[in-house]
Amino acid sequence: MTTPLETNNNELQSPAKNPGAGLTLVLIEDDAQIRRFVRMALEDEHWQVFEATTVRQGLAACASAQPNLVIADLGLPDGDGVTLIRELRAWSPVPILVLSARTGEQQKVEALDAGADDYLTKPFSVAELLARVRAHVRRAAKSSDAGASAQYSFADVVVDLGARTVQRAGAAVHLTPIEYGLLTTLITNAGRVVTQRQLLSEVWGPGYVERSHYLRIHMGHLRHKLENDPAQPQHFLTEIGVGYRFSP
Amino acid sequence: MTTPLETNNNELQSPAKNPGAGLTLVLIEDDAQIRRFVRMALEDEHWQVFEATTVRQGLAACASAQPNLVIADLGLPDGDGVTLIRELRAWSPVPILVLSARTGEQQKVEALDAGADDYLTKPFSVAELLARVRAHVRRAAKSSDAGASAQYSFADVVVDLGARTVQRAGAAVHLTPIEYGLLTTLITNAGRVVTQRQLLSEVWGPGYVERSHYLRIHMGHLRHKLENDPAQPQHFLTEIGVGYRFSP
DNA sequence: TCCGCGCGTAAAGAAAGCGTAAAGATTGGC
DNA sequence: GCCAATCTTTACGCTTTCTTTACGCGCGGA
Repeated sequence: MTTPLETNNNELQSPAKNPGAGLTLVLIEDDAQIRRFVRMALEDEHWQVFEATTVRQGLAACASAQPNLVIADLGLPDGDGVTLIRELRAWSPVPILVLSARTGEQQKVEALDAGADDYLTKPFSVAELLARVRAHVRRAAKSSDAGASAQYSFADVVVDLGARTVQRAGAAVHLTPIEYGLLTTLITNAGRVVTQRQLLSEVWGPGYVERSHYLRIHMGHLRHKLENDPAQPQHFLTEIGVGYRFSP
Repeated sequence: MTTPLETNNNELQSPAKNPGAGLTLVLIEDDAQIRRFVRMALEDEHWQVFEATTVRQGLAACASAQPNLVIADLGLPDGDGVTLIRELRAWSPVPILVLSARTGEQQKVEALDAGADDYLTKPFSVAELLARVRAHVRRAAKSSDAGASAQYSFADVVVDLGARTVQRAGAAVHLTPIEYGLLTTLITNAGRVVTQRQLLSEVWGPGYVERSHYLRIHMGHLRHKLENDPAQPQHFLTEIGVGYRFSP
């Protein structure tokens, strides 16, 4: 957002009271126990927490939720954590706090230089985690960024993930929430196949993984808005029986 | 691997080159050995380092040197480190990195909540310290370029953020506090979508993020005061299901 | 060849979201 | 205590969006 960091007006914010109130956070962690633990602690401070268990899920969640902070484990099943940081940094200035079981200093330096803002080694104290989260939010609130965010473009289409806008041939294109969700999920996984279940779970929610007919309809709408020849798509490709793939 | 996203205008993107070039730093530490060690490492990265061994010296050095970063030990001879942080925070937003021999989480939480940005426990790795310093500088550089002019105008409307006044076609327009809050939040995020939660949290307060019907009513009032045809707004645009966006 | 499966499209019906008006409730000034 | 300004609540009609339903096409296997 970004990203939409909290802007000024700090005089009426009492940070000790509700540090996370109104703010959203993406928690990327594959260990269910830690996830539950951290989530509960954060919700106590009134954060709205979105969870993800893989790098891909995490990036997609960040694109759609536009969080105010990201907490990411480095040891995820589907990829290197440093890659996650780099990809996220390519389009979002959101503060990133890294959790990791690895204590090696090389690992820490690498993550911080890749763009992370903080690094906490497991096992960690929840109180310390919360204090560090508060510190980052406090600083982010001050900077009140609102600078131009990076854009992702293909063909004659420009997608601004920070501003949540889409242009085609210079003209603004209006996308519904579902269409935009599909778009961001696909382009944050550019080149890879995203399964139907994954798309449905990401855009509609975990309870909709069986409704694959939704995808046919809304992918059709998305193609009509962004493809030159929707009947023969060049970028939003169907992988029959599996899912869809975005090709730049 | 996947997304060739364009990274935007961050000129000092390469952290390996000269991270501290042209920047000054105040190091407050009473242990001569650590002081020497840290100083040498920082000077290798081209920081200009000012040293201090007491709270009083430290505060004086910060006042005169106006550093870009402060590294402070908590166990100083002439006073509590947390007090140092508080006093410094009273007049400076400079990033503060705390060094401490105390590992207790209570100590950490206290320092962070007092205004510190980071906390490193002795003994620490110099490489990690430098990486954390780079991370803070990187973030500080991003937020500092957000210089906003106190006046903003669009169409026949002039908004003076400093004086908190709004004119339209030369005539003063009276806005209620809520209307003015919506206006400033939207124009400081001009061009980007501001989510409903964000607007509610910013203008009403963190506890109101669910009351989206407030937005419909007061955005309507704002449009009546500032739009030519409030029924077909040109600047205060609705993003259905998401939020609102100001377009200049 | 015929059938079933998966996909794409169209159009309807249902639901959600938005804008407006007007009536209470609250606040602060006099 | 009263008044005026402001905010909150409630209600209703309208638009947008999502879901449902139906049908056509291409392809591979029996």
